[in-house]
Amino acid sequence: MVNKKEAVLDNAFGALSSPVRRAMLSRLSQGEATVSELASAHEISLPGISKHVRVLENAGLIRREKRGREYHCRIKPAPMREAVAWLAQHQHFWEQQFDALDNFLAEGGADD
Amino acid sequence: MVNKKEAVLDNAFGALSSPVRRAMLSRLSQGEATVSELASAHEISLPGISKHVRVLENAGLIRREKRGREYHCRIKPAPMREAVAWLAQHQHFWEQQFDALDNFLAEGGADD
DNA sequence: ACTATAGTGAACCATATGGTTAACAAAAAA
DNA sequence: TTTTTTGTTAACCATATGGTTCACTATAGT
Repeated sequence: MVNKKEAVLDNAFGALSSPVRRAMLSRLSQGEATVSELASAHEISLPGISKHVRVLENAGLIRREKRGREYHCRIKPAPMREAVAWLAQHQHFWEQQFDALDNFLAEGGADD
Repeated sequence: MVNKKEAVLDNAFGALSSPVRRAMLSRLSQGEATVSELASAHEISLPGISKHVRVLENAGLIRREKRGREYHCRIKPAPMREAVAWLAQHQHFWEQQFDALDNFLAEGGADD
């Protein structure tokens, strides 16, 4: 193991980099859903959806549980915690930058 | 434009999904650095490093400025703000899950 | 004027990603 | 029991990603 936490973040941020998967997480943040329910919001074939669900599962962001013939998905928060923690750790510095940007813009600087 | 903010998030999270690029951002959060300085922390060829820097730049996360023969890089916080905002927007729900997980673990549940 | 340094760009390669269709398994419904 | 529904797996394709080497430009140093 070189660094397990790094890999967790790789997978978490990687999973978050797709709008389809972010939409799935948004949906799941409002409660459990089946794969078909997750699919209904997108114009992607079911196997395609299944792959996205698998990515989220492999990233540890969700859990998939077979119940009857349906697969019910729900959020598994632990790795998201890592992602939030990473951002929070750097947010202090970013906020300084935010402040500097705000000041710059307030003084009429170009936005870029 | 289907949804510009979505694309910003795609690129921001995508850039964050690489440990090399996260390390670069960590370094830059402590202050400006040249491409060579960013490279010194990794065993990757300079063209390889250049590509990572370009990814960060295209994601809008950093700015690259030529000064003499060196390229100085510094963090550009705006898109990071979007990423933080997205996570924050969902964090409420995740925190509920965190609490549920904490309770579950406190009751001796298996961690998985 | 020559040489060394910082960094880019192009071409190339291997692997990963994101989608498809087709075939299948298991559970539910008729 | 037959049929429908849910979802998976496998095979395939196109494009993207992450690395390399080689050639090059531009600036700095000698």
